[in-house]
Amino acid sequence: MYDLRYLRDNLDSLREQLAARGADVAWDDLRKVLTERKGLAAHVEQLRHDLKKGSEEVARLKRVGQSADATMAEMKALGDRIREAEEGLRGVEERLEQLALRIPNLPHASVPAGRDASENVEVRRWGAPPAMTWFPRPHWELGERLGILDFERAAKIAGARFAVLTGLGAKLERALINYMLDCHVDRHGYREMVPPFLVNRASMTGTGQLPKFEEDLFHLRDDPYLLIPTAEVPVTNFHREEILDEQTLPRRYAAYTPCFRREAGSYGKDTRGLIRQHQFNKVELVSFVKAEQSYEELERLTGHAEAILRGLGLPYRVMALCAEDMGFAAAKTYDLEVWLPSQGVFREISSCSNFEAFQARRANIRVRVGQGKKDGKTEFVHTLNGSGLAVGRTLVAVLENYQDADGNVAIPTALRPYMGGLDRISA
RNA sequence: GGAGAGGUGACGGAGUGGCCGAACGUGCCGGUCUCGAAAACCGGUGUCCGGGCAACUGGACCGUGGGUUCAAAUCCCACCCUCUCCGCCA
Repeated sequence: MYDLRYLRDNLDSLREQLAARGADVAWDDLRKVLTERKGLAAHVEQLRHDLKKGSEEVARLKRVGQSADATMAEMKALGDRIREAEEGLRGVEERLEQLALRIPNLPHASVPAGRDASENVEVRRWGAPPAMTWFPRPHWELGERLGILDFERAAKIAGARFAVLTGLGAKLERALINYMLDCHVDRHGYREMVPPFLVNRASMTGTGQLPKFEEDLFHLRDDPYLLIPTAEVPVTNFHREEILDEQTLPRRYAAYTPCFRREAGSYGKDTRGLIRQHQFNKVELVSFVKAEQSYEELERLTGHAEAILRGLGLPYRVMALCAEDMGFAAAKTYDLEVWLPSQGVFREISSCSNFEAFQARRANIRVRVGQGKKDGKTEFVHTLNGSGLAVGRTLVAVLENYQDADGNVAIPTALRPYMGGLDRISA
C-alpha cells in the first residue's frame, strides 16, 4: 500500500519500476480516481466549512434574540448538498483503496531481475549432502514404515493434504518446535508469543493477504474470522495502529503457530507426503525496526533461521529471490532451501523477507523519532519476517537426511535432549 | 447464551446540543531557581488529510458505522470491544 500523495506524484515511475510485477494493476483507473478524489475532497471540505460558519451564525443570531430562520433554511439545503457530495467522495475513496491495495511492493535495488524461480540467485551453501550407498527413501515411506506418519487415516479424518503424526513422530515434531523456540528466544533474543490462530479481515489486509489473496485462505461460515496462513499475520498486527517508542526498536518476536492454507491452484503438486499440507506447524520470526536498519536486520534474521538448519546438521542453500518470484508484499526475500536426498533437490524450508514500510503503511505501525523535542515526528517502521523454520518440512528433512540403509532414522544430536535422550527411531 | 456497567488525548478523569480537539490532574519537553538535583513556579505538549517557502491556515477524528438537527463527544439506532454476575465449558 502506498501513500496517496506519493502515488499521485510517482504513478508513472512506479509503474515503470514495478514492470511485470505490477502488470495486473489498473494503472489508468488509478490515475483517474486519484485526481477525482482530490477534487471531490476539496469540494466537500469547502461545503463543510460553509456549513460550520452558517451554524455559528445561527447560534449568534439566537443569542442576540434575532430570527435565524433564513439561515437555518439555507443551512438545511447545504446539508443535503454535503450529504450528496460526501456520498460521491466515499464511493471514489473506496474504489481508490481497492485499486491501491492491489499494488505490489517495489523490489529493493539489490534484488536480481528475473521472471521465475529459475532466475533466483544462490547466495551461499552450507553442509554436504550425506553420502548414501543405498537408494534414499522418501520421508513418507520412512514415516509409514516407522509407524510415525499416517496419511490414510488423516484422509479419513479430514481429507487430502492432511497428516497424522503418531508416537515418536508426534514427539519429534514437538521436539523440533521446542528446539527452534528455545534457540530463538534464549540465544537470539526474540520475545516468545502465542497469538490467535483466527484473525479478522483488517489484520489480513494489514499484512497483505487481503484483498488480493482471498481464495488462498480458509474462511469460517458463521463468523468473520479467517484462519491464519502464517504467524506473520497475527504477530505483525500485534502493533497495528500503534506508535512505537524509538527506544523499544528493534522489537523481535518468535511465535509457533499452525498455519492453514487452501493451496488452491496447486493441484497435482507435491501430492505425496508432508511437503504441501492444508495445515502445518511453523515457528515464525518477526521484526519491527527503524527504516535504516531493515537490511541489516534481514541478514541477521536470515542468519537466525540458518542457525536452526546448522544446529540440526541439515545441508541447505540460501537463495535471493528474483523480482518476479517474490511475494506481493516483499521488497527483498531470501529463501532457505534444505537438501532432500530422496528427490535429490533443495526444497524451500524458510522464507525471510524485508517488507520495508509496505505492511507498516497498511497496518499503520509507526515509530516516534527525534523524541524529547517538540518536533518529534512519526514515521513508518519497517517490518520483516522469516520462517525459523517450517516444522513439517524440517521433520521431512531430518527423516530423509538421517536415514540409514535399513530405513531407521538417527536423531540429530541437538534434538536428543528434547527426545528424552533417544538417538534413533527404529521400526 | 442471559442480565447489568462502561468505552473521551500517553495515563487518570471532567464534559448530556452551539463559543469543545475537548476542563483539571499526572506524565513528558523547555525555561526560571540551584554547585548539581529535587521541590516550587512559568510556558509548551495528539493524529491524519489538504493549501502555503514559512508564520499560518481549511477539513476530519471523543470505540465503529448509520440517523436526528441549522449545529452532535453530548440525542436515537445497529454493531464491535472491555468489565461484573449467571449459565456452559478447557
